[in-house]
Amino acid sequence: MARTAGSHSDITGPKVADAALRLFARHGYAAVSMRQIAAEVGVQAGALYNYTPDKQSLLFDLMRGHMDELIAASDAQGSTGAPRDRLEAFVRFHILFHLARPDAVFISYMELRNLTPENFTVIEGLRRSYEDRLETILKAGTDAGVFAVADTKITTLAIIAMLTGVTTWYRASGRLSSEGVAELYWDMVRRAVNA
Amino acid sequence: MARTAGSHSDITGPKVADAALRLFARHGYAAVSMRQIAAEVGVQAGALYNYTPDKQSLLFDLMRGHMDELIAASDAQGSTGAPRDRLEAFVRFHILFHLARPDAVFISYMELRNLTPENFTVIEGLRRSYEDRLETILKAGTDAGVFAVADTKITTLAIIAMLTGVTTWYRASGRLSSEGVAELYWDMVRRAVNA
DNA sequence: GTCTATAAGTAGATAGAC
DNA sequence: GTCTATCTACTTATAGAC
Repeated sequence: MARTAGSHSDITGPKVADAALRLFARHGYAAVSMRQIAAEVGVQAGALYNYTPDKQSLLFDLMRGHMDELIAASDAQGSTGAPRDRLEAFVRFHILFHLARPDAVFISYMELRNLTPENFTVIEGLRRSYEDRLETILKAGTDAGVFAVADTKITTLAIIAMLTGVTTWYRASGRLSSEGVAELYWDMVRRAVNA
Repeated sequence: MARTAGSHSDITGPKVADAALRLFARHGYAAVSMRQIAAEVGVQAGALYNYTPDKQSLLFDLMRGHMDELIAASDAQGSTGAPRDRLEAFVRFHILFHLARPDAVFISYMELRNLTPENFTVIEGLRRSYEDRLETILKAGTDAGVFAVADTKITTLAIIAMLTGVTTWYRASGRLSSEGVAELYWDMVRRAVNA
């Protein structure tokens, strides 16, 4: 199916999302103008509106896409074994997934304030759904007596905050591999929850 | 010493900083205008420039003030006993200090991108100085054989990320007191590092 | 699908009256 | 010290030519 001359929607579309992701992560949503995004893509500002109805949708689509991908990948790798094995799989998955997408992670944690109330509700729901997967593991292990966790909800939030924190300091060029980092964090989590 | 009629610098100055702190925390530095801050204070936009040379200084002064206060308070409470006692004191201090200043904490972690390079360097130095206090404790405990920590630098960052995370979900109206939260987190940290 | 041009509004910061 | 008024530049988003 030949396309109209000058039509580049299948190329420009992803480039717009990529440019927005990179610029939002670097400078923050509010500090980035549509003109900056357009310049990064290599088009004029008006052309962006062929790919997004407005700037807000650009942010929301990036965040929803990231959360959908996170949940789908988490469920795809989900071990069904003992709580301790499921926890280990969760910790390693969370770190590797987040280290591979530093920009999307940064945006998803930093730009919640810049979502409209309706969009915020959607993203919050997805985030909570992801957290529930970890809490379910902690509850199962506590019920089985292999974990000693005083408060599964707070332990869930504490572990996720600790794990996600890797994205603030990790550099691929540093002395540790992603797997090495995951190993260190799994050791800490394991000891913190073991009965 | 009578002041000139209409002079309110000793009242307006702190109100400007308070308004900027609250608005920056709520909406983000880039999304807040000088006119919004002025409206919150109850003056016109031009009057703000009696208290700050520009918007950037407003942000930097808030962040530097927060970091200075954090370091001073940390040193003031610093236990000099055994590593385990010093770690417990650090954990409890960090949580109570941060839960008492949610807006300043939020700004200091979220608005680093909006600092000029020179200002960023200053804040980063203060942050690292604070982190060093925790790493020193972990090293002392590891050398003494009471902690088993594979990598003191990464463990330092992991613990701080976990502890600071409380500010994202804690509500004073919730079921837990600040002290109760500190207790739960200290339990996790203790088990994660104990030999 | 992309361009140029533009509408309509807001930004940070300053000048000068009071 | 605060006000009003203003400068210059930039903002998101749209209209219409090609």
